[in-house]
Amino acid sequence: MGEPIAKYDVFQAISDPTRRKMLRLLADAEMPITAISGHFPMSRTAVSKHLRILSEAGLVKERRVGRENRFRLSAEPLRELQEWYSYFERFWDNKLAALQRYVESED
Amino acid sequence: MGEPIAKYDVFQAISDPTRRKMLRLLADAEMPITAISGHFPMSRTAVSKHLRILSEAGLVKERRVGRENRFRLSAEPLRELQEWYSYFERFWDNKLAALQRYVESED
DNA sequence: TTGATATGAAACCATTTGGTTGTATATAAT
DNA sequence: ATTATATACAACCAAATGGTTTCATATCAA
Repeated sequence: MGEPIAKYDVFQAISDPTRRKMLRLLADAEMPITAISGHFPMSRTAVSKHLRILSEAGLVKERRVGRENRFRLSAEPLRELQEWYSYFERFWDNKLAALQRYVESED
Repeated sequence: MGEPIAKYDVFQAISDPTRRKMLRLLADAEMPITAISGHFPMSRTAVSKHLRILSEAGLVKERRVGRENRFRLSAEPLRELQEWYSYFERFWDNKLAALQRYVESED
């Protein structure tokens, strides 16, 4: 059959400030859970759960290296976010954004 | 003092699919709660609660007209979403978006 | 004035969310 | 072989979320 229905979509995944910070953190470096955990005032388990949610939304990829589980950003699903809000851009008269979409949509 | 701390931010407000649909609905017309309610398979009270959340996030404005409470979109807070998202645009090599930000940031 | 309409507000409920601690297991280092 | 490290997994918990129903109140229409 098709794709398994993902429990978490992008909108839900980024609704939590901790997870938004995680995405920023993982944008520039691949990191194992313990290292990531050092950046947040919560247990490693809690961090792990957030990463699981981000993973289900496709926003991070994991790779097993020895006993470590290294995570890195996978930004592509964020495009859905852009698609959604682009509908509203006309309300702040963003001419250049409109132009950009127009130019890039001709394929 | 400054602004009262808003309970709901934009990210949380749009994390719910019902609320995202509401914003679309209110983009083109100002509507009272009962009319809005007709578009969703839930009680008027539930709709009202969603509108309250959108209101706290600044995404809708309400105006009392007689016994009606009319809502309309207030898209401006979505800029925050755009700002956040723009950080990640470099990951899909979006030259035009970069150009756009560059041009629009010179004020 | 009497009734219908539009909304607000309170109480309640099940599920989800974001966190915890404790235990188990695989891998790496001494 | 033993110990330390990195993670997973299960159980638990309080608070938030998304919904309901019931009742009160303000306004409009006949």
